[in-house]
Parts: sequence; C-alpha cells; structure tokens
Amino acid sequence: MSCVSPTLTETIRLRLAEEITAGHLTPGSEIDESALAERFGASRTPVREALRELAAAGMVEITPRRGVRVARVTLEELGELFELLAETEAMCARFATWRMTANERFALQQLQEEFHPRPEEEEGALTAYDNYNHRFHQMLYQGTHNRVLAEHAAGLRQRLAPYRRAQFRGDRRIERSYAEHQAVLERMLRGAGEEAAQLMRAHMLSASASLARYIRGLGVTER
Amino acid sequence: MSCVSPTLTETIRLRLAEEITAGHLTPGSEIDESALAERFGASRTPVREALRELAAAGMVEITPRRGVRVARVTLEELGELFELLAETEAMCARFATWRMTANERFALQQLQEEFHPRPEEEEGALTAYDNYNHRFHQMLYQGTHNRVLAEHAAGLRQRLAPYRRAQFRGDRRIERSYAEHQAVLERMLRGAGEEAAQLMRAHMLSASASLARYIRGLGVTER
DNA sequence: CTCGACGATTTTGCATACAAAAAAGCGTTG
DNA sequence: CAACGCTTTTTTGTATGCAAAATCGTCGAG
Repeated sequence: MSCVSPTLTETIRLRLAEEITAGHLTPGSEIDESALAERFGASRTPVREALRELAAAGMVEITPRRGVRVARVTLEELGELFELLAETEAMCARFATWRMTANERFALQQLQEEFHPRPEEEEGALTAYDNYNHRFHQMLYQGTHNRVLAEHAAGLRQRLAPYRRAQFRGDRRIERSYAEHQAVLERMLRGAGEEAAQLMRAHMLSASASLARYIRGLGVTER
Repeated sequence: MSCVSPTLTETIRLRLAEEITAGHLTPGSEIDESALAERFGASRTPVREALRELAAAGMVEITPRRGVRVARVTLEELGELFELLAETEAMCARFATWRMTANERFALQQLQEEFHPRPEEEEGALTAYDNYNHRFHQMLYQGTHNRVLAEHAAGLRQRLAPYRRAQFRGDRRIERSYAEHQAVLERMLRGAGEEAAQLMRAHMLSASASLARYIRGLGVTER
C-alpha cells in the first residue's frame, strides 16, 4: 500500500476523510477548493481529485458548477444506512463465525476481555470506546475472509462515522454496547452463526435507535 | 440529474463506464490518459478526474505513478464478489417482499410474464435476456424502498458486468435463470420473504458456479 | 546468452493559466 | 421598500506546461 511516495492527492484524500469522520468538517458545510489547496500548500488539481474520490465514497457531495459540501445525510438516508449496515454486519458475524481461524478467534476474545468500559462521564471514555469498538468490528470484517465484503462493510461504517459519537451519548450506551458485543462474541465462539448474526443486527439497530433519540432530542429538522 | 450542461468529466465517466461494462474495454487492459483525452477531444484533466471516480467505484485500478488499467478481478475476488452480491440480493428480496407496493408487485409480475426466454443459440437471445435480467433485479432493488441499499446492490452488480455474458453461456443457463426468477417471484408474491431470500441466494450462487465453470473451461490462470 | 547499468522516451503528478458559469453587489425603477 | 437588470467578483471547469518518476532500449560486462 504505502509505496515510497504517496501522491499528494492520496494524502489530501486521507486527511480530508479523517477530518470528516472526526467531525472537524461538519456535514453540510461548504468546501472551497482554493481554500483547501492553500491550506495544504498544494494546487487545486490534487484537491479536486481527492474530492472526486471522496464523492464516490459518499463522504462529500458535488453539484456541478455549484461546489462541494460535506455530505449531509438526511434522516431518511441515515435510517437506510443503518439498516444496510445492520444487515451487513450481521452477514459479517455469520461468515466470521464459520471462517475465523483459531488465532483470529483468540485475538477477538482477548480484545473483548481486556477492554473495560468506563462510565461515559469520564474524560476520554468515549474515545477509548470508539477505539475498541472500531477494532472489534474491524476484526470481525477480517474474520469473514472475504475482502470485498470487509471493504464494503468498512466503507459503510466510515460513512456513518461523523455521527457515531452521538450514538453513545446518554442511556449508558457504552456499557450496553459492550454487553451486546459480549453476547455476539459468545454465540460466535459457540459456532452459532445465525444467532450471532441476529444479535449483531439487534446491536446495530439499538445503536441506530439511540442515535435517532439523540437527534430528535436536538430537534433537528428533516432537511 | 441531467442539468443543462453535463460536465466533461461526467460525460467521460459515463462513456468509460459503459465501455467497460459492455466489455469494449477488457479487464486488465491498460488505459492511457493522453490517448483517452485525444479520443474524447478533451484534455487530460477531465479524463483523470473521471478515472479517479471510476477507481473509487472499483471499475478501474490506479497504481500511483504506474498508470491505470481496467479492473481485473482475480478468481478469488470474483468469488468474494459473487458471495457478497448473493447475500445482498437475498437481502433485497427479503426487504422487497415486505415492502413492495401493489403497483411494484404488479409491474414485476408483468415483466416476468411478458418475457419469454429464447434458446441461447438464437441471435440476440443473450442480449434480450440481459435486458430483462437487469430490469428484474433493478425492480427488486427499488422494491426495498431503501435507496442506499439499492445503490449498493446496483454498484456491486455493475462491478460484475464485464463478466456477466459469460454467466449465461451453455448449460441452458438462460432458461434456468428465468425459472429461478420465477421461483423467487412466487415466494415474494406469497409474502414468504425468507424463502425468497434463500432462493435468490441460490440463484446468484448458481450463476456464480456457471461462470466459474466457464472460466475454468477457458483455462484462465489464477492471476 | 543473460544480466545489469545507463541514457532516452514516455507517462504520470502537479502547478498554473484561462474561460465560463454562479454568486454577489449595486444602482435603477415600479 | 421590493424587484429587476446590469456589472463585478468569485468559483468552478478545462487546458496547457513542466518536472519527476517509470519504462524502454541500447550497450557492455560477465
């Protein structure tokens, strides 16, 4: 992957993706090519190329001759995305149950056991959970031994990244989420793929519900 | 969608995508930016942007400083893609069973009844089937009433497009495929979503198997 | 004859330049 | 004061130019 010289386009793309997923560039905000170019000390050309790629991944929206903005998913889309992600993750859980090697199984179990969720009030608890959560799902993706699937799942997950911190606000979601992971993992270790899938779907949908509650609480309008 | 002036980048992207899916640009063949630019009477800039977008969609592969080539999926990837597509289509069938409107149901049924598969030896039989097949699946995608899912499914399907003609070679695959559609449709009309999904998965996997046989028959090497 | 080094050529990556379309002012008019 | 038309400014889309990297070809050594 990382050859000797990563191209400028590539670095810019990664940086932008990072800033979007981290929430530094908020959904809906407009992006000025020249401003970005200046910020990166580059010309508009690589910036434009990077933006095109991000657009194809659904992270930004380009309307011809009118500019680029960070993708803002409507509430409807958000629900659809979650539905698809839930099904996809369930699929991953099912395949992973059947196909993970002993090593992979062990590593996943270890990750789960070594992590201890802290109460959300605590400083950095959310970031720590975010980290663990990411690794948990990523290991599942790897465990499917289907790279195309793994990439797709990761892509979907990334698309929801700007909203994920909101998924763990209130409701003791962190602890609950961890417990749900535990439940999925148990089924997987037991070889119960269908059950694991079912639980994973429920896990994602409960995250979705939590996010929905949070958004409604903010009084966000439909568009 | 089609504003007054489609940008050059957009037109080039569409043309290239078409040529790739139609098989005019064969997988693995190298693409020369300047040559393309000349062919389209444009400069390299829009060509490059179009290629970046196609790369993000998985239709071409870009290796930095080494050029662009039409994506060639390895046998392994092909299998993985089919597996993912099979699961995704099954998902679509399940959702569509629950969510299609009466109109959508009717239209799908009509499409199925009006089409009559012709023996593959006949001139144009394959193209005709291709057409019908595309519409059948597309209507299913719409029937899920989940645009994100529909787009994803269509994207996956398109990625396999360069290989699809081979899926219907020999074995009376056209007739069998039609019959499999019939079986799926029956379950859907009966409201049996799970069964429909199961049959759809089987349908996709039998297409995959057929393609695999065809490829092995050609003696294609692993890479 | 094979292999490797070195220069010539091609091709990509990026910067700059220019043209056309939107957007923003701005004065005029109803 | 709102609305319209015109000009000015900004911003995007495309073309061109240049430099670095990669590829190709040639030649010489082993």
